[in-house]
Amino acid sequence: MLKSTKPPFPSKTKFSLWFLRSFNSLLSPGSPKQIETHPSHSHQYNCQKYFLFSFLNENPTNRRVPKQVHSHLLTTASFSQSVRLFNALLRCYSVCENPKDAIFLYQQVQTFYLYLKFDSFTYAFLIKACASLADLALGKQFHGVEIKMGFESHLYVQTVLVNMYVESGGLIECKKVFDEMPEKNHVTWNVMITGLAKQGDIEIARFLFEGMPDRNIVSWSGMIDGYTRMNRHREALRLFRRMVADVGVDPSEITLLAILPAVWNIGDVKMCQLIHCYGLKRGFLLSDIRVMNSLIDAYAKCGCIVSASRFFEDISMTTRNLVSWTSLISGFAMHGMGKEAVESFERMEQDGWKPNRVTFVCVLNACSHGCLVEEGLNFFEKMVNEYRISPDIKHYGCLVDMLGRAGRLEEAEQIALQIPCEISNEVVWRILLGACSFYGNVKMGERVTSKIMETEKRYGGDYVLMSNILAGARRFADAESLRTLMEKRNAIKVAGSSVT
DNA sequence: GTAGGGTTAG
Repeated sequence: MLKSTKPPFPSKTKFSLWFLRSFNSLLSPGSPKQIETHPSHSHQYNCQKYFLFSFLNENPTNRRVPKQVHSHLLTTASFSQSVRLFNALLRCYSVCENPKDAIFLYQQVQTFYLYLKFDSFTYAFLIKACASLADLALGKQFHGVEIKMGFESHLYVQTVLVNMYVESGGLIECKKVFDEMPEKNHVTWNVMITGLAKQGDIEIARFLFEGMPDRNIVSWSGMIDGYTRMNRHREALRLFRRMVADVGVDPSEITLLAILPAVWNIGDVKMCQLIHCYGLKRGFLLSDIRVMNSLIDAYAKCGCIVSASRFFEDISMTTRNLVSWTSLISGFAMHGMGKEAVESFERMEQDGWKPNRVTFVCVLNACSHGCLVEEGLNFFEKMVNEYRISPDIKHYGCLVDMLGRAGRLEEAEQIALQIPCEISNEVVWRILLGACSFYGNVKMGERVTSKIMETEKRYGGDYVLMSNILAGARRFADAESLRTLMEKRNAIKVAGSSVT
């Protein structure tokens, strides 16, 4: 008899699927009843449980792992023996790409294992799955069940419930649960604040933020992120300065990710450099590829493509990922550097990266801004035939823009007409209208304008462009009447402005 | 166990 019940598996060991299969075959002859009743099997059973537990916890996002464990538990009828293992599996499903599996698992186990007693963890993970699904109706059902099971005042269950309601848009319910919680902690407050900020209820979020007992870095970052999402960049920067200078809170990597869009929207290169230095000092630039990628993007959007590209080259080959390459290509695209973008794309492929749909939007955009029409058409063809990516509206937009800029208006119009109507929008026609304006094509301009007006009548820019086309063709009366129509329809054209 | 996350046509 073995004295120790502690299984001989180190917790941090990585287990392969192959190993699990071997383990399964090792254990499968014994039914769970046998395992339980035979003392000689108890150590083996504990090992198995421990192994499955580590396997789930160490591969939380691997799609095959929970399925494998799930089928193992079903075939050996092991669910009845451990609610902890069941919860671990439920947690895995709730964070995986199909959280519906968590609900299916619950239903399955509820039907066949009536004696399994669910605990607070079970309901927390189920409600989390509803939040990921943004399924308010389902979430409400579990709210009812959870109350019935006596978790109405449970801090963790209620916190995850607040999160579910705020993320699924149930603002009234979310406020009710939050207000009625007998005990709240910083996570509860942050769930509420970051959730409201994400939903655009920034004023209420700010009110809670100012009134909360102790703000931590998550609260600050959530508020800053809320302001940048709402395009209130100066307020985001004000809050960031208050956090750093007045309160003395150290930004985290997430704070940097939240503040960088505000920095490049304002075009503050100095601030960009400051954040770069801070990231180096704190070690975020070594540890978090997301911060590095966001910095490549921010430098490029602040107009410093040289800094962006230099920064990219400084990232080691092993650290760079597809997003780093895509950010670089996107930077070259917005600077009209088509050749460099194409070269980067080729280097990326040589390094073994498989471009995704975003990469193709960026490289097509680069071809369009760099007047590389043939290359662009080749990329489009490559995307569809080699990488089997079905083009979305942005890819078509780039194509229309590319042909339009090159003066190949008829071809551009043909592409625009061929776009499946389920995905087509007025933006693609607006791009073509810009090209018609540049090349003074009145007839196509009129055709395109009427296409746009089918769906969007209140975008002032369209009237301005078309009236400019008409004026260019000396049809001043028509141009004038279009301007009058624009005013009558209350269409607004915001005047452009520059940061410098 | 519960909270914040990078690249995308005009």
